[in-house]
Amino acid sequence: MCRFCLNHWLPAIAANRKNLAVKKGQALFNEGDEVKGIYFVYSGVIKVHKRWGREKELILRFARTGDVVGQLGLGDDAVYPISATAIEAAVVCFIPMDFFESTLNVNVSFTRQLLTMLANQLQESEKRMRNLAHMPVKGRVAQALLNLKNQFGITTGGYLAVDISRQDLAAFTGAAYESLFRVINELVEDKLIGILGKYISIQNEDALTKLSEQADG
Amino acid sequence: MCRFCLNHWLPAIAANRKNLAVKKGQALFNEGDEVKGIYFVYSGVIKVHKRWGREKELILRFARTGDVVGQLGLGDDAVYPISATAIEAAVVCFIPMDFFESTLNVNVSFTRQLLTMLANQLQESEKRMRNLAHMPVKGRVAQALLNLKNQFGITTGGYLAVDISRQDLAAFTGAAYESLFRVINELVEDKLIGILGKYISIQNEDALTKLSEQADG
DNA sequence: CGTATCTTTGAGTCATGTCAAAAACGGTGG
DNA sequence: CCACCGTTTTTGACATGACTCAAAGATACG
Repeated sequence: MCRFCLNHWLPAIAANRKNLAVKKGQALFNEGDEVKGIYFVYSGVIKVHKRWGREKELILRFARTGDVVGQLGLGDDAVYPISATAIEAAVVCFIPMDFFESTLNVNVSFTRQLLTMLANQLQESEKRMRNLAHMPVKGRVAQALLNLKNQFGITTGGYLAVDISRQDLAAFTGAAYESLFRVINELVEDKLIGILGKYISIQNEDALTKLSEQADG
Repeated sequence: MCRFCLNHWLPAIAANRKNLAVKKGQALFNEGDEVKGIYFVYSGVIKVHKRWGREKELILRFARTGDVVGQLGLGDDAVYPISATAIEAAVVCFIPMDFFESTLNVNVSFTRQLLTMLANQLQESEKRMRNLAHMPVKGRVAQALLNLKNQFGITTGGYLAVDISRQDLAAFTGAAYESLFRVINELVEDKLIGILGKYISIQNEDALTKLSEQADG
């Protein structure tokens, strides 16, 4: 999907890249910041999020090794519409926008891959939009957990291989902290998931999938 | 934004285009259909929407003269994740996907424009996502009305220049029909908008903008 | 140990969706 | 011009999911 940067892209930009170490909790940029460039994630996990007022946020997606952050800078606006913050210590590679842009003009297949990536992200985004509008919290949590499993995989113990706080999980499902909490409990009671401290395991993926797919039940 | 198809694109595809007349209410395609190609809208209005269960839908965006529909077919999935339906009689130009794809490979600047378009749409989508998660219905309605104004403009009488049903307006807002209805009434009482039959005029754009931007009040 | 942060629980409130029915509207055909 | 029917609008009453607030346990941490 976006791992292309590793094979395709990085060799060409060797001369122009700047590697940055990012601490957990540190921001790459915030919504409203001027667009300076685009980021490739070498290691760690970055959350891409958007705030509402002072206290609320929605996590739009996560970027991990091989993913891109800041691609929205490609739009017409010279300002990031979203924020990017590390939730695990990360190393990212920064490419100034002007260089990135000029490369797009000569590398057709790379541009084409970006296009596919954006189309995929738009699909995902619109799906989640529909879910936020119509799906109850329980289904959204199920969906969120499955997404995390798909993106990060599971440990040998069967737990989601991400170190994500409940706060962030709530922000990712688009629900209040306490709501998420109660739903997690229900899911545990129904044996769809298991918890060990802050870690979550998927016990019954089929049932979760069903929850995340269909109706109001 | 997307009017580029008129200047940029249409000459080149003259040989491969197929014009289709679409009646009001008729679908271009439905979610789940195999991706066959991409559509350019010559005239009329197409709603791009996504269903939830049997009865509910969310309208993702509208496409009018010069806009593209079906660009999500560029993603990895060979199946449309969304539906496209005319809400006003329309004429669209159909381009088979294989031809479209092959053209992308030789026309860099066009691909680049598509990229920008998708980035813009992703921004918009993520903004709406955030709003669905955190903004109350009233603010979302305000936002929806402003969007319609931006996209379709207003008549000399000051009314939104789209012929959109309340049903669709509700689906665009992501709210129940009756909820939309009550909010519209409030907005009329507060003199932010006016209504004449099914048509809506913007009376106080500043106040609407304020509503659509900020907090829970 | 004392302070801070995060988790857990309970209770209350409110916005929004649901359901049902009346009213208004718009056409159609006699 | 009017009676009829289907659709859309309008209203009211109601149910409830989800958010908020607040406080009590836990857990971490210096």
